[in-house]
Amino acid sequence: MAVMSSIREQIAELTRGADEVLPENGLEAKLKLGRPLIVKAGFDPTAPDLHIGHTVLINKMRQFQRLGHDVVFLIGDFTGMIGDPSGKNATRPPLSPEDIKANAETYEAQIFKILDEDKTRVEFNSRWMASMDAAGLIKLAARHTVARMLERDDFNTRYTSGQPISIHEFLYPLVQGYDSVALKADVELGGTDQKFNLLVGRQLQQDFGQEAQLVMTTPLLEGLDGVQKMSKSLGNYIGITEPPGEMFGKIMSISDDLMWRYFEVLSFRSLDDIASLKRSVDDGLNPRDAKFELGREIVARFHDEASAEDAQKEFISRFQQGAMPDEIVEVRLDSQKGQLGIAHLLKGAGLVSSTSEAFRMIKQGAVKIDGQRVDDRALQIEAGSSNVYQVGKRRFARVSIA
RNA sequence: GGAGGGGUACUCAAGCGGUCAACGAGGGCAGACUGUAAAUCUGCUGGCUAUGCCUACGUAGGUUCGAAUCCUACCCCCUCCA
Repeated sequence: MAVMSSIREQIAELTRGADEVLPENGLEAKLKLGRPLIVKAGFDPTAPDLHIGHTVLINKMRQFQRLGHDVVFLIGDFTGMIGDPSGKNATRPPLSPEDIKANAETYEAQIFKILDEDKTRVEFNSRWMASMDAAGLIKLAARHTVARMLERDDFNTRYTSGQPISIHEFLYPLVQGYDSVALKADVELGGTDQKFNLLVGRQLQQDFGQEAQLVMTTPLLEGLDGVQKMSKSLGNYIGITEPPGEMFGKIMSISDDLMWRYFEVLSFRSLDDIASLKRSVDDGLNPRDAKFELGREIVARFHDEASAEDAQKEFISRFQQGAMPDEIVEVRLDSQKGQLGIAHLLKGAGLVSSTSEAFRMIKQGAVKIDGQRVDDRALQIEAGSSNVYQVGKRRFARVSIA
């Protein structure tokens, strides 16, 4: 009986926040095996900078790990040569072994903020794929049909809308599925966008005489814009290695609606706790204050409590009171004939990307020197001066002219 | 292999001989406002030695006073047929 209740508790914890579990009631059977399960999650070696959207999945891995299961962090160095075709159709340049090694190290440094380093197995799928010969690959490819491949949503969309699909892209799901065979995975975790690939793993395992893995998907987190998925390429992400101030600021920039979504999937707070916070806002609490709490929790997770406090204080003084940031980049520039035009100065300090942009910003009233708005685009700054230049609310630099 | 359609700025997408640095939408940035870098409204959104000049509409040539727009070749994508 004690075992049963423990299984029930495990199920409750493990399915919390999961998007889908396939087959639906399969988790109980897996847990009843009474041994540590091999839990696999694959990662693309081309994007080693994790963002908080990825942590939804990594948190799930952590839960399995804490319950004593064997978590495998699989780096798809071989599949990286293919590039997962989901979404974008940009062809990826092949990675060198050095790149892959460096990316893997970056990954490790990041995931071990959440996972227990001693209990995590890190694998590379080139370990078994690199030695597979062409005949082996053909055999593997023979196990799936084109029609079934085209069931995959993004293949289907691209096919019907006339976007190109290269043959090698079909290999991606097959290789990913074969990874499950090689690892004898009991469970595979992935984002909802991975569902098709994860299911191919089930099929291949059965073809190879193994018991099919359980598939568990986690929701894809919406990015800062609240509409598109969080992704590095869209620039709507919060990287987990970002400095506290950045991280906090980005969280503060999300819409009030999105804030509740983030609470739901990123916060370690209980759902009851979040519901009561929401009631407080309905009763008049400033949503900004609720967002402060979310920001502090996230920053503290990837940095520490003190940084989180500082980030909030900095935010308040800077945006609520219009103060300048504590730390301002220092830049020294050379003058031309004893002075320097404002546009060149701003460009030289990296505050704008071109002199044309500088003129535009001045025209829009976005440029300030020591808090004084600049409206003369021909303004010349004398050599020997040192002032704080500002473009918009966020870009600052102290520039001295030599 | 044959026939047809298409490649335009960060993205999508107009333009089809001059008024095009290129309509519109999205995104981004800025200003105002605010409860926050939310929402909303307004403006901007190629570069420069800056009231002018230079570079840009798949690539390379050509026609023309003048080309994103017409012609030729090439590259790439898609559809149908084989």
